[in-house]
Amino acid sequence: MNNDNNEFVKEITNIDEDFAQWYTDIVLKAELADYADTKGCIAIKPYGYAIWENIQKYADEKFKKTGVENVYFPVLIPESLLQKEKDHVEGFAPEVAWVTEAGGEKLDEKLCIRPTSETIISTMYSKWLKSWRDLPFVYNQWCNVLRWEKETRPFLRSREFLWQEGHTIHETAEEAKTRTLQMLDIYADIAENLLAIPVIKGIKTESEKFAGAEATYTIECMMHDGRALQSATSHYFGQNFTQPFDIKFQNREGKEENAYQTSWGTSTRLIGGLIMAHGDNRGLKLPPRVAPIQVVIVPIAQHKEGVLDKVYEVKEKLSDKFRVKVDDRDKYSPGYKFNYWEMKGVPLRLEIGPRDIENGECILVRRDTSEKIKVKLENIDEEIKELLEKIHTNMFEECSKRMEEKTTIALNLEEFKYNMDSNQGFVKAMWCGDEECENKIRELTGAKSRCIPFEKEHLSDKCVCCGKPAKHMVIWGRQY
RNA sequence: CGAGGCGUAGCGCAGUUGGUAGCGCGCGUGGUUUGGGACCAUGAGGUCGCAGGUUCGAUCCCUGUCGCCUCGACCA
Repeated sequence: MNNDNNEFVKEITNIDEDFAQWYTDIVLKAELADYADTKGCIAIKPYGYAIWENIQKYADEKFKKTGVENVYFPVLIPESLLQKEKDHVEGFAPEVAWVTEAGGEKLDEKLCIRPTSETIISTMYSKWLKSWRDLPFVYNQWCNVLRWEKETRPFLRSREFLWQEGHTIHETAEEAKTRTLQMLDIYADIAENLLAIPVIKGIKTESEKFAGAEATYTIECMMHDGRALQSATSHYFGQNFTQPFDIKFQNREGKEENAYQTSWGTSTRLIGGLIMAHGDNRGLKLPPRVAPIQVVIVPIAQHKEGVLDKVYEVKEKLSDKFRVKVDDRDKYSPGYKFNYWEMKGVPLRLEIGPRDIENGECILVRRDTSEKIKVKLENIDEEIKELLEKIHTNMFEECSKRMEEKTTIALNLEEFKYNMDSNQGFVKAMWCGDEECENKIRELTGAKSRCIPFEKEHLSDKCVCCGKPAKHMVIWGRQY
Protein backbone atom coordinates (compact mmCIF):
# COMPACT_ATOMS: atom_id res chain seq x y z
CA MET A 1 0.00 0.00 0.00
CA ASN A 2 2.99 2.27 0.27
CA ASN A 3 6.72 2.11 0.01
CA ASP A 4 7.75 4.00 3.10
CA ASN A 5 11.14 2.86 4.20
CA ASN A 6 11.11 2.19 7.92
CA GLU A 7 14.71 2.53 8.80
CA PHE A 8 14.19 5.27 11.34
CA VAL A 9 15.49 4.54 14.78
CA LYS A 10 14.24 5.58 18.16
CA GLU A 11 17.20 7.73 19.04
CA ILE A 12 17.94 11.07 17.53
CA THR A 13 20.56 13.41 18.90
CA ASN A 14 19.27 15.91 21.45
CA ILE A 15 18.53 19.22 19.76
CA ASP A 16 20.24 21.32 22.44
CA GLU A 17 23.30 19.11 22.84
CA ASP A 18 24.45 18.84 19.24
CA PHE A 19 22.28 20.82 16.88
CA ALA A 20 24.32 19.98 13.78
CA GLN A 21 24.02 16.25 14.41
CA TRP A 22 20.34 16.62 15.28
CA TYR A 23 19.81 18.32 11.94
CA THR A 24 21.42 15.50 10.00
CA ASP A 25 19.44 12.93 11.98
CA ILE A 26 16.19 14.65 11.06
CA VAL A 27 17.03 14.89 7.37
CA LEU A 28 17.72 11.15 7.25
CA LYS A 29 15.13 9.86 9.68
CA ALA A 30 12.24 11.98 8.47
CA GLU A 31 13.22 10.62 5.05
CA LEU A 32 13.66 14.01 3.41
CA ALA A 33 16.91 13.18 1.66
CA ASP A 34 19.88 10.86 1.63
CA TYR A 35 23.56 11.30 0.87
CA ALA A 36 24.29 10.43 -2.73
CA ASP A 37 27.43 8.77 -4.03
CA THR A 38 28.32 12.05 -5.70
CA LYS A 39 30.30 13.89 -3.06
CA GLY A 40 28.58 16.93 -1.65
CA CYS A 41 25.29 16.10 -3.31
CA ILE A 42 22.05 14.70 -1.95
CA ALA A 43 19.23 12.62 -3.30
CA ILE A 44 15.93 14.23 -2.34
CA LYS A 45 13.38 11.61 -1.33
CA PRO A 46 9.64 11.80 -2.05
CA TYR A 47 8.70 13.39 1.27
CA GLY A 48 11.39 16.06 0.96
CA TYR A 49 10.54 16.72 -2.65
CA ALA A 50 6.85 17.06 -1.81
CA ILE A 51 7.78 19.93 0.54
CA TRP A 52 9.73 21.56 -2.28
CA GLU A 53 6.77 21.14 -4.63
CA ASN A 54 4.53 22.91 -2.16
CA ILE A 55 7.01 25.77 -1.87
CA GLN A 56 7.27 25.92 -5.65
CA LYS A 57 3.54 25.96 -6.13
CA TYR A 58 2.99 28.76 -3.63
CA ALA A 59 5.89 30.85 -4.93
CA ASP A 60 5.07 30.28 -8.57
CA GLU A 61 1.50 31.49 -8.10
CA LYS A 62 2.67 34.60 -6.27
CA PHE A 63 5.27 35.31 -8.95
CA LYS A 64 2.81 34.94 -11.79
CA LYS A 65 0.33 37.29 -10.14
CA THR A 66 2.98 39.99 -10.58
CA GLY A 67 3.52 39.20 -14.25
CA VAL A 68 6.40 36.72 -14.03
CA GLU A 69 6.74 34.22 -16.91
CA ASN A 70 8.73 31.00 -16.67
CA VAL A 71 11.57 30.17 -19.06
CA TYR A 72 14.53 27.84 -19.32
CA PHE A 73 18.16 28.50 -20.20
CA PRO A 74 21.12 26.12 -20.77
CA VAL A 75 22.91 24.50 -17.86
CA LEU A 76 26.25 25.03 -19.65
CA ILE A 77 27.72 28.49 -20.09
CA PRO A 78 30.72 29.28 -22.35
CA GLU A 79 33.70 30.68 -20.48
CA SER A 80 33.75 33.88 -22.50
CA LEU A 81 30.30 34.87 -21.24
CA LEU A 82 31.22 34.38 -17.62
CA GLN A 83 34.22 36.71 -18.04
CA LYS A 84 32.17 39.69 -19.15
CA GLU A 85 31.31 41.11 -15.75
CA LYS A 86 34.45 41.48 -13.66
CA ASP A 87 33.07 41.36 -10.12
CA HIS A 88 30.81 38.51 -11.07
CA VAL A 89 33.66 36.27 -12.29
CA GLU A 90 35.77 37.06 -9.27
CA GLY A 91 32.92 36.23 -6.95
CA PHE A 92 32.10 32.90 -8.50
CA ALA A 93 35.37 31.62 -9.99
CA PRO A 94 36.49 29.58 -6.96
CA GLU A 95 33.36 27.47 -6.90
CA VAL A 96 32.65 26.94 -10.57
CA ALA A 97 32.89 23.47 -12.15
CA TRP A 98 33.99 23.19 -15.78
CA VAL A 99 33.31 20.83 -18.64
CA THR A 100 36.52 20.59 -20.63
CA GLU A 101 35.96 17.42 -22.58
CA ALA A 102 32.97 15.98 -24.40
CA GLY A 103 32.27 13.47 -27.13
CA GLY A 104 35.75 12.10 -26.55
CA GLU A 105 37.43 15.39 -27.50
CA LYS A 106 38.87 18.31 -25.67
CA LEU A 107 36.64 21.37 -26.09
CA ASP A 108 37.97 24.51 -27.77
CA GLU A 109 36.23 26.63 -25.20
CA LYS A 110 35.48 25.16 -21.81
CA LEU A 111 31.93 25.30 -20.51
CA CYS A 112 30.95 26.15 -16.98
CA ILE A 113 28.11 24.39 -15.25
CA ARG A 114 25.90 27.25 -14.15
CA PRO A 115 26.42 28.50 -10.61
CA THR A 116 23.75 31.10 -11.47
CA SER A 117 22.50 32.32 -14.84
CA GLU A 118 22.95 36.09 -15.05
CA THR A 119 25.49 35.81 -17.86
CA ILE A 120 23.73 33.42 -20.21
CA ILE A 121 20.40 35.11 -19.67
CA SER A 122 21.87 38.56 -20.20
CA THR A 123 23.33 37.39 -23.49
CA MET A 124 19.96 36.23 -24.69
CA TYR A 125 18.29 39.40 -23.46
CA SER A 126 20.64 41.49 -25.55
CA LYS A 127 19.47 39.57 -28.64
CA TRP A 128 15.83 39.87 -27.78
CA LEU A 129 15.61 43.49 -26.73
CA LYS A 130 15.05 46.16 -29.40
CA SER A 131 12.66 48.80 -28.22
CA TRP A 132 11.30 50.27 -25.01
CA ARG A 133 8.02 48.71 -26.14
CA ASP A 134 9.54 45.22 -25.50
CA LEU A 135 10.17 46.00 -21.86
CA PRO A 136 10.02 44.75 -19.23
CA PHE A 137 11.29 41.16 -19.44
CA VAL A 138 10.11 39.48 -16.27
CA TYR A 139 11.31 35.90 -16.54
CA ASN A 140 12.02 33.21 -14.01
CA GLN A 141 13.45 29.74 -14.20
CA TRP A 142 13.14 26.76 -11.86
CA CYS A 143 16.33 24.77 -12.20
CA ASN A 144 19.41 23.31 -10.58
CA VAL A 145 22.76 25.03 -10.11
CA LEU A 146 26.21 23.80 -9.16
CA ARG A 147 28.67 25.42 -6.79
CA TRP A 148 31.78 23.55 -5.73
CA GLU A 149 31.41 24.02 -1.99
CA LYS A 150 34.05 22.56 0.31
CA GLU A 151 31.83 22.05 3.31
CA THR A 152 28.42 20.71 2.49
CA ARG A 153 25.28 19.96 4.46
CA PRO A 154 22.03 18.55 3.12
CA PHE A 155 19.70 21.34 1.91
CA LEU A 156 21.73 24.12 3.58
CA ARG A 157 24.78 23.94 1.39
CA SER A 158 25.12 21.21 -1.18
CA ARG A 159 27.09 21.35 -4.40
CA GLU A 160 24.06 20.90 -6.56
CA PHE A 161 20.82 22.43 -5.42
CA LEU A 162 17.40 23.31 -6.76
CA TRP A 163 16.22 26.87 -6.87
CA GLN A 164 14.43 29.50 -8.84
CA GLU A 165 16.17 32.49 -10.32
CA GLY A 166 14.23 35.43 -11.63
CA HIS A 167 15.88 37.81 -14.08
CA THR A 168 14.24 41.00 -15.18
CA ILE A 169 15.15 44.03 -17.27
CA HIS A 170 13.35 47.34 -17.23
CA GLU A 171 13.11 50.66 -18.96
CA THR A 172 13.97 52.69 -15.89
CA ALA A 173 16.04 52.34 -12.74
CA GLU A 174 12.98 53.22 -10.74
CA GLU A 175 10.95 50.37 -12.20
CA ALA A 176 13.77 47.88 -11.64
CA LYS A 177 14.20 48.96 -8.05
CA THR A 178 10.49 48.58 -7.46
CA ARG A 179 10.63 45.05 -8.88
CA THR A 180 13.58 44.18 -6.60
CA LEU A 181 11.61 45.17 -3.53
CA GLN A 182 8.39 43.64 -4.79
CA MET A 183 10.10 40.25 -5.06
CA LEU A 184 11.65 40.64 -1.62
CA ASP A 185 8.12 41.12 -0.28
CA ILE A 186 7.04 37.89 -1.93
CA TYR A 187 9.91 36.04 -0.31
CA ALA A 188 8.93 37.46 3.05
CA ASP A 189 5.36 36.33 2.36
CA ILE A 190 6.56 32.80 1.55
CA ALA A 191 8.64 32.61 4.73
CA GLU A 192 5.99 33.99 7.02
CA ASN A 193 2.70 32.81 5.55
CA LEU A 194 3.74 29.47 4.10
CA LEU A 195 6.67 28.41 6.27
CA ALA A 196 5.64 30.17 9.49
CA ILE A 197 9.09 31.70 9.90
CA PRO A 198 9.32 35.42 10.75
CA VAL A 199 11.86 37.40 8.75
CA ILE A 200 13.92 40.54 8.97
CA LYS A 201 13.97 42.42 5.70
CA GLY A 202 16.93 44.57 4.88
CA ILE A 203 19.77 45.48 2.61
CA LYS A 204 23.19 43.80 2.62
CA THR A 205 26.33 45.77 3.37
CA GLU A 206 28.84 46.37 0.57
CA SER A 207 30.99 43.39 1.53
CA GLU A 208 28.09 40.95 1.73
CA LYS A 209 26.29 41.86 -1.47
CA PHE A 210 26.03 39.66 -4.57
CA ALA A 211 28.94 39.64 -7.00
CA GLY A 212 28.11 42.31 -9.56
CA ALA A 213 25.08 43.80 -7.84
CA GLU A 214 24.49 47.44 -7.02
CA ALA A 215 22.29 46.47 -4.07
CA THR A 216 21.35 43.15 -2.50
CA TYR A 217 18.23 42.82 -0.38
CA THR A 218 17.70 39.86 1.90
CA ILE A 219 15.32 38.16 4.23
CA GLU A 220 17.08 36.82 7.29
CA CYS A 221 15.58 34.13 9.53
CA MET A 222 16.66 32.85 12.92
CA MET A 223 17.09 29.15 13.56
CA HIS A 224 16.57 27.15 16.77
CA ASP A 225 20.13 27.74 17.93
CA GLY A 226 20.01 31.48 17.25
CA ARG A 227 22.07 31.39 14.08
CA ALA A 228 20.93 33.23 10.99
CA LEU A 229 19.84 31.75 7.70
CA GLN A 230 19.79 33.95 4.62
CA SER A 231 16.62 32.58 3.09
CA ALA A 232 16.24 34.53 -0.13
CA THR A 233 17.87 37.46 -1.87
CA SER A 234 16.79 40.04 -4.40
CA HIS A 235 19.36 42.07 -6.32
CA TYR A 236 19.29 45.38 -8.13
CA PHE A 237 22.00 45.47 -10.79
CA GLY A 238 21.47 48.86 -12.29
CA GLN A 239 23.35 48.68 -15.59
CA ASN A 240 26.24 46.56 -14.27
CA PHE A 241 25.38 43.69 -16.56
CA THR A 242 23.42 45.46 -19.27
CA GLN A 243 26.51 47.48 -20.24
CA PRO A 244 29.05 44.64 -20.64
CA PHE A 245 26.37 42.40 -22.13
CA ASP A 246 25.11 45.12 -24.42
CA ILE A 247 21.47 44.95 -23.40
CA LYS A 248 20.22 48.08 -25.16
CA PHE A 249 16.97 49.45 -26.43
CA GLN A 250 15.76 52.50 -28.27
CA ASN A 251 14.02 54.67 -25.72
CA ARG A 252 10.99 56.87 -26.16
CA GLU A 253 13.21 59.64 -27.52
CA GLY A 254 14.71 57.29 -30.11
CA LYS A 255 18.07 57.14 -28.33
CA GLU A 256 19.96 53.95 -27.42
CA GLU A 257 19.93 53.17 -23.72
CA ASN A 258 21.02 50.29 -21.50
CA ALA A 259 18.25 48.57 -19.60
CA TYR A 260 18.07 48.27 -15.81
CA GLN A 261 18.23 44.81 -14.36
CA THR A 262 17.30 42.70 -11.34
CA SER A 263 17.64 39.11 -10.22
CA TRP A 264 16.16 37.27 -7.26
CA GLY A 265 16.26 33.75 -5.97
CA THR A 266 15.51 31.24 -3.31
CA SER A 267 16.35 27.57 -3.05
CA THR A 268 15.85 24.20 -1.42
CA ARG A 269 17.76 25.77 1.42
CA LEU A 270 14.31 26.83 2.63
CA ILE A 271 13.73 23.18 3.52
CA GLY A 272 16.80 23.35 5.75
CA GLY A 273 15.31 26.48 7.27
CA LEU A 274 12.04 24.72 7.96
CA ILE A 275 13.82 21.91 9.74
CA MET A 276 16.01 24.19 11.84
CA ALA A 277 13.39 26.79 12.68
CA HIS A 278 10.64 24.44 13.82
CA GLY A 279 12.01 20.98 14.68
CA ASP A 280 12.25 19.53 18.16
CA ASN A 281 13.41 16.39 19.96
CA ARG A 282 10.66 14.34 18.43
CA GLY A 283 11.63 15.25 14.92
CA LEU A 284 10.51 17.53 12.17
CA LYS A 285 7.61 19.88 12.80
CA LEU A 286 5.96 21.13 9.64
CA PRO A 287 3.73 24.17 9.37
CA PRO A 288 0.35 23.02 7.98
CA ARG A 289 0.34 25.05 4.77
CA VAL A 290 3.52 23.49 3.45
CA ALA A 291 3.14 20.01 4.96
CA PRO A 292 2.77 17.29 2.29
CA ILE A 293 0.49 15.46 4.71
CA GLN A 294 -1.65 17.69 6.92
CA VAL A 295 -3.62 14.98 8.67
CA VAL A 296 -2.50 11.40 9.18
CA ILE A 297 -5.17 8.94 10.20
CA VAL A 298 -3.99 6.14 12.46
CA PRO A 299 -6.54 3.37 12.90
CA ILE A 300 -6.61 1.64 16.29
CA ALA A 301 -7.19 -2.12 16.31
CA GLN A 302 -7.52 -1.94 12.56
CA HIS A 303 -8.22 -5.67 12.17
CA LYS A 304 -11.51 -5.26 14.05
CA GLU A 305 -14.72 -5.24 12.08
CA GLY A 306 -15.61 -1.83 10.67
CA VAL A 307 -12.54 0.14 11.79
CA LEU A 308 -10.82 0.45 8.42
CA ASP A 309 -14.16 1.04 6.66
CA LYS A 310 -14.78 3.99 8.96
CA VAL A 311 -11.24 5.25 8.49
CA TYR A 312 -11.51 5.24 4.69
CA GLU A 313 -14.91 6.92 4.93
CA VAL A 314 -13.43 9.72 7.04
CA LYS A 315 -10.50 10.06 4.68
CA GLU A 316 -12.86 10.37 1.74
CA LYS A 317 -14.78 13.09 3.54
CA LEU A 318 -11.63 15.09 4.34
CA SER A 319 -9.68 14.63 1.13
CA ASP A 320 -11.35 17.48 -0.75
CA LYS A 321 -10.22 20.02 1.80
CA PHE A 322 -6.98 18.67 3.26
CA ARG A 323 -3.96 16.55 2.38
CA VAL A 324 -4.79 13.36 4.22
CA LYS A 325 -3.04 10.02 4.56
CA VAL A 326 -4.23 6.80 6.14
CA ASP A 327 -1.54 4.70 7.77
CA ASP A 328 -3.08 1.26 7.48
CA ARG A 329 0.19 -0.69 7.54
CA ASP A 330 -0.64 -3.84 9.47
CA LYS A 331 2.90 -4.65 10.53
CA TYR A 332 3.17 -1.70 12.88
CA SER A 333 1.46 -0.94 16.18
CA PRO A 334 -0.30 2.39 16.67
CA GLY A 335 2.44 3.49 19.08
CA TYR A 336 5.05 2.99 16.40
CA LYS A 337 3.01 4.97 13.92
CA PHE A 338 2.52 7.85 16.35
CA ASN A 339 6.26 8.23 16.68
CA TYR A 340 6.86 7.70 13.00
CA TRP A 341 4.55 10.51 11.92
CA GLU A 342 5.77 12.82 14.64
CA MET A 343 9.27 12.34 13.27
CA LYS A 344 7.91 13.33 9.88
CA GLY A 345 6.32 16.45 11.36
CA VAL A 346 2.71 15.89 10.29
CA PRO A 347 0.73 18.70 11.97
CA LEU A 348 -2.34 16.70 12.97
CA ARG A 349 -2.91 13.06 13.84
CA LEU A 350 -6.38 11.59 13.80
CA GLU A 351 -6.98 8.40 15.80
CA ILE A 352 -10.03 6.23 15.23
CA GLY A 353 -10.68 3.00 17.13
CA PRO A 354 -13.68 0.77 17.88
CA ARG A 355 -14.55 2.85 20.96
CA ASP A 356 -14.64 6.07 18.94
CA ILE A 357 -16.79 4.57 16.24
CA GLU A 358 -19.32 3.51 18.85
CA ASN A 359 -19.43 7.07 20.19
CA GLY A 360 -19.29 8.75 16.78
CA GLU A 361 -16.05 10.55 17.60
CA CYS A 362 -12.30 10.54 17.12
CA ILE A 363 -9.15 11.92 18.70
CA LEU A 364 -7.12 14.73 17.12
CA VAL A 365 -3.56 15.27 18.33
CA ARG A 366 -1.53 18.39 17.58
CA ARG A 367 2.13 17.95 16.61
CA ASP A 368 3.07 21.39 17.92
CA THR A 369 1.56 21.18 21.42
CA SER A 370 0.82 17.42 21.80
CA GLU A 371 -2.68 18.46 22.84
CA LYS A 372 -5.29 15.70 22.44
CA ILE A 373 -8.77 16.77 21.42
CA LYS A 374 -11.88 14.59 21.33
CA VAL A 375 -14.09 15.56 18.39
CA LYS A 376 -17.49 14.44 17.08
CA LEU A 377 -17.01 12.89 13.65
CA GLU A 378 -19.65 15.08 12.06
CA ASN A 379 -17.70 18.24 12.98
CA ILE A 380 -14.21 17.20 12.02
CA ASP A 381 -13.79 19.30 8.87
CA GLU A 382 -14.48 22.50 10.76
CA GLU A 383 -12.37 21.42 13.68
CA ILE A 384 -9.41 20.45 11.50
CA LYS A 385 -9.57 23.63 9.48
CA GLU A 386 -9.49 25.69 12.64
CA LEU A 387 -6.73 23.63 14.22
CA LEU A 388 -4.47 23.84 11.19
CA GLU A 389 -4.77 27.63 11.27
CA LYS A 390 -4.04 27.66 14.99
CA ILE A 391 -0.99 25.48 14.51
CA HIS A 392 0.38 27.80 11.83
CA THR A 393 -0.13 30.84 14.05
CA ASN A 394 1.32 29.13 17.08
CA MET A 395 4.43 28.00 15.22
CA PHE A 396 4.96 31.47 13.78
CA GLU A 397 4.58 33.02 17.21
CA GLU A 398 7.02 30.62 18.80
CA CYS A 399 9.64 31.57 16.25
CA SER A 400 8.91 35.27 16.72
CA LYS A 401 9.27 34.91 20.44
CA ARG A 402 12.59 33.16 20.08
CA MET A 403 13.88 35.82 17.69
CA GLU A 404 12.84 38.52 20.14
CA GLU A 405 14.46 36.78 23.08
CA LYS A 406 17.66 36.08 21.21
CA THR A 407 18.09 39.59 19.83
CA THR A 408 20.14 41.97 21.92
CA ILE A 409 21.61 45.44 21.66
CA ALA A 410 25.32 46.23 21.93
CA LEU A 411 26.83 49.69 22.32
CA ASN A 412 30.46 48.59 22.50
CA LEU A 413 32.59 45.63 21.48
CA GLU A 414 32.71 44.05 24.94
CA GLU A 415 28.93 44.01 25.07
CA PHE A 416 28.84 42.69 21.54
CA LYS A 417 31.13 39.78 22.26
CA TYR A 418 29.45 38.99 25.56
CA ASN A 419 25.97 39.00 24.01
CA MET A 420 27.08 36.90 21.08
CA ASP A 421 28.76 34.29 23.26
CA SER A 422 26.04 34.08 25.88
CA ASN A 423 22.91 34.53 23.82
CA GLN A 424 23.86 33.09 20.42
CA GLY A 425 21.35 35.14 18.48
CA PHE A 426 21.24 38.47 16.69
CA VAL A 427 22.95 41.58 17.94
CA LYS A 428 21.77 45.03 16.94
CA ALA A 429 24.56 47.58 16.81
CA MET A 430 25.44 50.87 15.13
CA TRP A 431 28.04 50.83 12.37
CA CYS A 432 30.15 53.50 10.69
CA GLY A 433 29.94 51.90 7.23
CA ASP A 434 33.58 50.87 7.19
CA GLU A 435 34.45 47.34 6.05
CA GLU A 436 37.36 47.26 8.46
CA CYS A 437 34.95 47.36 11.37
CA GLU A 438 32.92 44.53 9.88
CA ASN A 439 36.05 42.41 9.64
CA LYS A 440 37.15 43.25 13.14
CA ILE A 441 33.75 42.36 14.54
CA ARG A 442 33.77 39.11 12.65
CA GLU A 443 37.18 38.14 13.94
CA LEU A 444 36.29 39.00 17.50
CA THR A 445 32.78 37.57 17.71
CA GLY A 446 32.25 35.27 14.74
CA ALA A 447 29.29 37.37 13.68
CA LYS A 448 28.79 38.82 10.23
CA SER A 449 26.53 41.65 9.27
CA ARG A 450 23.20 40.13 8.30
CA CYS A 451 21.62 43.26 6.96
CA ILE A 452 20.75 46.88 7.50
CA PRO A 453 17.08 46.36 8.33
CA PHE A 454 14.32 48.41 6.74
CA GLU A 455 12.97 49.03 10.22
CA LYS A 456 15.38 51.71 11.36
CA GLU A 457 16.37 52.12 14.97
CA HIS A 458 18.68 54.62 16.57
CA LEU A 459 20.74 53.05 19.34
CA SER A 460 23.54 55.60 19.60
CA ASP A 461 25.57 58.04 17.51
CA LYS A 462 28.75 55.98 17.45
CA CYS A 463 29.98 52.91 15.64
CA VAL A 464 30.04 49.94 18.01
CA CYS A 465 33.54 49.11 16.83
CA CYS A 466 35.57 52.24 16.14
CA GLY A 467 33.46 54.90 17.85
CA LYS A 468 33.32 57.11 14.77
CA PRO A 469 29.95 58.57 13.76
CA ALA A 470 27.51 55.77 12.92
CA LYS A 471 25.73 55.57 9.59
CA HIS A 472 23.50 52.55 10.06
CA MET A 473 21.97 50.22 12.56
CA VAL A 474 23.03 46.73 11.53
CA ILE A 475 21.79 43.27 12.55
CA TRP A 476 24.68 40.93 13.19
CA GLY A 477 24.77 37.20 13.71
CA ARG A 478 26.52 33.94 13.14
CA GLN A 479 25.25 32.31 10.03
CA TYR A 480 24.63 29.06 8.21
C1' C B 1 45.23 22.97 2.91
C1' G B 2 47.12 21.23 8.26
C1' A B 3 46.36 17.73 12.64
C1' G B 4 43.82 13.48 14.60
C1' G B 5 40.35 9.36 14.11
C1' C B 6 37.55 5.61 11.48
C1' G B 7 36.41 2.01 7.09
C1' U B 8 33.68 -5.73 8.90
C1' A B 9 25.60 -7.24 6.45
C1' G B 10 21.01 -1.60 5.01
C1' C B 11 22.38 0.88 10.12
C1' G B 12 25.17 0.49 14.90
C1' C B 13 29.08 -2.54 16.47
C1' A B 14 32.04 -7.05 18.10
C1' G B 15 35.82 -10.52 16.62
C1' U B 16 39.84 -13.56 14.77
C1' U B 17 47.51 -13.73 19.65
C1' G B 18 47.10 -15.00 11.07
C1' G B 19 43.26 -20.77 9.59
C1' U B 20 37.80 -16.48 4.65
C1' A B 21 33.28 -14.18 10.38
C1' G B 22 29.29 -12.91 14.59
C1' C B 23 25.67 -9.79 17.72
C1' G B 24 21.71 -6.02 18.06
C1' C B 25 18.41 -3.23 15.12
C1' G B 26 16.25 -3.27 10.38
C1' C B 27 14.47 -6.58 6.17
C1' G B 28 11.43 -11.41 3.99
C1' U B 29 7.71 -15.32 5.26
C1' G B 30 3.78 -17.52 8.69
C1' G B 31 0.93 -16.65 12.96
C1' U B 32 -0.76 -14.08 17.47
C1' U B 33 -1.33 -8.76 18.57
C1' U B 34 -2.97 -3.29 18.19
C1' G B 35 -5.47 3.75 22.52
C1' G B 36 2.50 5.86 22.90
C1' G B 37 8.07 2.55 19.60
C1' A B 38 4.17 -5.59 20.43
C1' C B 39 5.58 -10.88 20.39
C1' C B 40 6.70 -15.97 18.75
C1' A B 41 8.62 -18.99 14.94
C1' U B 42 11.50 -19.15 10.62
C1' G B 43 14.58 -17.14 6.77
C1' A B 44 17.59 -13.95 3.43
C1' G B 45 21.73 -10.90 3.49
C1' G B 46 29.40 -10.26 3.67
C1' U B 47 34.66 -10.70 -2.61
C1' C B 48 35.90 -7.79 6.13
C1' G B 49 37.10 0.08 1.61
C1' C B 50 40.65 -0.79 -2.71
C1' A B 51 45.70 -2.30 -4.60
C1' G B 52 50.25 -4.42 -3.69
C1' G B 53 53.76 -7.04 -0.17
C1' U B 54 55.11 -10.80 3.75
C1' U B 55 53.12 -15.96 4.55
C1' C B 56 51.49 -22.71 3.17
C1' G B 57 47.39 -19.32 4.28
C1' A B 58 45.76 -12.14 5.27
C1' U B 59 39.70 -9.33 7.32
C1' C B 60 43.95 -9.39 11.01
C1' C B 61 50.91 -7.86 10.00
C1' C B 62 53.53 -4.13 6.40
C1' U B 63 53.27 -0.35 2.35
C1' G B 64 50.47 2.56 -0.73
C1' U B 65 45.78 4.46 -2.08
C1' C B 66 40.65 6.02 -1.83
C1' G B 67 36.52 7.45 1.08
C1' C B 68 34.19 9.36 5.51
C1' C B 69 34.12 11.97 10.41
C1' U B 70 36.11 15.65 14.15
C1' C B 71 39.04 20.05 15.08
C1' G B 72 41.61 24.10 12.80
C1' A B 73 42.52 27.42 8.07
C1' C B 74 39.70 29.29 3.93
C1' C B 75 34.89 31.08 2.16
C1' A B 76 28.77 34.23 -1.71
